[in-house]
Amino acid sequence: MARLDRAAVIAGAWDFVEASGLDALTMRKLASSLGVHHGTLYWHVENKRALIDALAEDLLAGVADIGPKEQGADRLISLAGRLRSALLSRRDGARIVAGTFVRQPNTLAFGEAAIDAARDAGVPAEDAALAAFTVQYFVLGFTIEEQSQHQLLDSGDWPTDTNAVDAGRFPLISAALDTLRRVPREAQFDYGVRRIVRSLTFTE
Amino acid sequence: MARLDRAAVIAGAWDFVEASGLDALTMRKLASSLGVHHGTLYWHVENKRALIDALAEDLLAGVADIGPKEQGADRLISLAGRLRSALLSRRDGARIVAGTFVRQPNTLAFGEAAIDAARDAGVPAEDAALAAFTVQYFVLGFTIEEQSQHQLLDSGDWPTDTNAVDAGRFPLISAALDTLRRVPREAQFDYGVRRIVRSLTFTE
DNA sequence: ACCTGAACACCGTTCAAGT
DNA sequence: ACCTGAACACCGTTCAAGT
Repeated sequence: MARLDRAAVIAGAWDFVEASGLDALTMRKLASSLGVHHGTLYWHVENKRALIDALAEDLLAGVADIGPKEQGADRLISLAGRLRSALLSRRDGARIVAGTFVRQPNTLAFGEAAIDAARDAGVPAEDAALAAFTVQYFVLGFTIEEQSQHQLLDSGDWPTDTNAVDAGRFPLISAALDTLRRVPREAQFDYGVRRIVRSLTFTE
Repeated sequence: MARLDRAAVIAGAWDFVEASGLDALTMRKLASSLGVHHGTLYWHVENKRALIDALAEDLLAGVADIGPKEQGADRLISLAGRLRSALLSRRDGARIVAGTFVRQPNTLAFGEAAIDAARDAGVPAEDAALAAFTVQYFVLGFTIEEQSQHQLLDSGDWPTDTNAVDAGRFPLISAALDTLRRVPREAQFDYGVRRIVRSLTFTE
């Protein structure tokens, strides 16, 4: 067995998360899946928090690297789509990224690119960060919900009655959930992002 | 010592979170703070997840109960402000609410009120849920960040260098962080919510 | 430089038995 | 109905000692 290094630990962590989910990820179980004593992991990674932060950074690699061909509002829309794709590319990706409160390069690069795109789309400089923030939280919120519903459906843990909101007391939510089930996620997301970006960049 | 009931467990959990934070909350430590064996808690509450869900529900009590005097976009803005106030009223309130993936009455009532307000503000019925969703995630994201910065500042764990984003590589983020430090949180939030709501409810 | 063994100080949850 | 004792099956992290 090849000697372990930090990259191998991260790769192993992804395999583990893909197979068993973020909640099951444990330093001890990860170590054993890598064929190594669990104490060993601490040679390569500071602690569990740092490992998950590293997963988030890994997931966001390249997301901000967008060509100069897209301009204005389209660039912000594009960034939002790239972020969602990256989050969806791994199980629990959205939760992994949302949980990290860090200032790591790829995370910062995304923020920087989003603010830049907002400015390019005509948002006044002092509001650009707010616009970028709004888009980012929409993507994270949307995708967290999306991924957790995937899991619930996969696990069969959501038979209908958990989902069945009392339509008498909450008619609007019931209707919204119905729409959510009918319309493809992709279309919902596109529509939502477009509407948010357009409205944020609307100059009066 | 009075006999324990579910309400006392929840009250004790709030006291504990207020004193030590959500991350320190443990069934065992909570039990001992209540002067009771930790097995006892499971008589009053199903498990730890259910306890935290109950905290979230508790926090959201009454947030949706808004008088009929506010109409249209103002009602949605009001709801957003009420949500933020509720989240801020308890330590780690935003994280507690964001972590719950549940369909409990107060949570649903807030969603219902927000969708209703969006419709009242002129958002077409089929987009109202999206608008409500966007506002809700803005408030949660904003307040999570706000509260975690409180803690970092309180703990003195953020001396300047962790916060000091490389201004050369990320000039826009650096500038945004600077603004964030200068402008009062309240004003930022109000401004942000107003802008989002106004743009979402803007009819072309 | 990298890994093991062993320990420390914890967890959440269950459940017979008590009152 | 409510609580204790005791157990089960885990955790993350550290660190001397090995190679």
